[in-house]
Amino acid sequence: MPTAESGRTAETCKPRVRDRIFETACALFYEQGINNVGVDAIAAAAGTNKMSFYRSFASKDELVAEYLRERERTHWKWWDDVIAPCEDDPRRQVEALFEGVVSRCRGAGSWGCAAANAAAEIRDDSHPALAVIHGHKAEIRRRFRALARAMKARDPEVLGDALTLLYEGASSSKLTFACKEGPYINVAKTVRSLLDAQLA
Amino acid sequence: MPTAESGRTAETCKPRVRDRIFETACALFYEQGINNVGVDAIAAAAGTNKMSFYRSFASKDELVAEYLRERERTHWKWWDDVIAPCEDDPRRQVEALFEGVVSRCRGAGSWGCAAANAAAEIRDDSHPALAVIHGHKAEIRRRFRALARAMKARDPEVLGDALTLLYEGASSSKLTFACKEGPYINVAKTVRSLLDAQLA
DNA sequence: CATGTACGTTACCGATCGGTCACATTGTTG
DNA sequence: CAACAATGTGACCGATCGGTAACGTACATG
Repeated sequence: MPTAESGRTAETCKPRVRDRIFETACALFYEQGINNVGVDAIAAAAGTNKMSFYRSFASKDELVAEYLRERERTHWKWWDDVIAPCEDDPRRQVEALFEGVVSRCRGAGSWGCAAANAAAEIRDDSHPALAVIHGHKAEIRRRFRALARAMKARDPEVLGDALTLLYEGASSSKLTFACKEGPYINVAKTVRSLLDAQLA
Repeated sequence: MPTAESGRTAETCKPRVRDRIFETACALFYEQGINNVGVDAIAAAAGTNKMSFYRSFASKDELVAEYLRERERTHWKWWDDVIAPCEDDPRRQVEALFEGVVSRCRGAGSWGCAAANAAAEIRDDSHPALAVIHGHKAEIRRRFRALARAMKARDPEVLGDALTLLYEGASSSKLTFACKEGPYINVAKTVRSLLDAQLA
C-alpha cells in the first residue's frame, strides 16, 4: 500500500482519476446543466471512460449530490473570505456580500446558482441531491437572519428574508436575463437603502 | 368545412386533440420539468398517441416555446387583474402585486417561475424557448421600472430593479426551500418598507 | 355515395441514456 | 519475479429519447 495515502491525506499532488472526473463533472454540470451532461460525456472530457467513472462513483445521482456539496463548500469559503475583513461590523459584512455577488455575477463564467438550477432540473423527491439543495438554502437564510439580528434590526426575520430573496434573485437573474447588465447590478445600492430603513 | 371555425374563432367548445395535448403538456412541464417529460408521456396523458402529437406540433422544442408563451399570457393577465383595482395608484399596485405573489406561492400547485425553471434546463443557445424567456423577464423589469417612475421614486431604475429581484427571488424560492414557509412570506412587508425609504 | 379531414394504431428508426461485464494493461510494492 | 491495486478497452444490456412511415377508421360535409 502507498505510504502517503490512507484515504484521507490524499487529494494532494497525484492526479487521481477520480479527482479528474469529479472536477470535470462539476464544470460540465454547472455550465450545461445536470440533465444535459451524460456519464459518457463526463468520462470522455476527463480523458477516461465510463467504467472508470463507475469504479469511483456509485451512480450519477450520487455524483450530482457530491457536486452540489462541493459547490456549497466553495460557496461558504467564498462567503467567509468576503466577510472576514469586516469582522464585528455586520452591516459592512452584508454590504460586502452583495458587492461580492455583483462582481461574481459580472464574471463571464457565471451561470447563476448551481443549487437553484439543480432544483429546477431535479423533480424526483427521492434524489439524493435534494437534501443538499435544501440544506444549503436554509443555511443561507439562517445566516442572513443572524446578520440581521447582529445589526439589531427592528425585525430581523423580515430583513433576513429580504436579504435572502435579493441574494437568490440576483444569482438567478443571471440565466433569465439576456442583457449583460441584469437587474443585479443595482442590488448593492438597494441593500444599503434597505439597511438604512430597517436599522432604527 | 365547419361553419363556426375559421382558424381564429376556435378554442370554444370542441375538445380538439391539439388543445388536450397542449394543456396536458403545460401541466406536465410545469410540475415535472421540461426535460423530465417525454413526448410519449405527454401524448399518453392526453389520451392519445405520439403520432397525433406530431400532427399538431412541429417538434418538442416548439411545443416548449409555445408552453412558455402561454404561461406568459396567463401571467400578464393575472398581473393586470391584480393591479386593476388600484388604478392611478402605482404604489398600491406594487403592493398588491407582491401580496398576490405571496398568496400565489402559498398555493399547493406552485413550483416557482416556469420561465426561470426552463432557463435552468435549457442551455442550448439555439432553443426557440430562450427568446420567450428573455422577453418575459425583460418585460417584468420594464414594468417594475415604469411603476417606480410613476411612483416618482428618486431613483426609478434602482427601485425597479430591486422589485424585479424580489419578484424573481420570491418565486424561485419555491423550489429551493423545503420548508412550507419560505422567505417569500415576508416579501410584502419588505416591499412596503422599501417603498417608504425610496419615495421622498 | 364520394370526398376530405381528423384521429387512432402499430411498428419502426437512429441515437442516447445509466449501468455492467470480462479482460488487458500499467505501475508500484514486497 | 510475484502479487496486487488502479486504470484502460470495447462490447453489451434494457430503457428511453425525439421523430417518422404506413395504414385504418370515424365522421361530417358536399
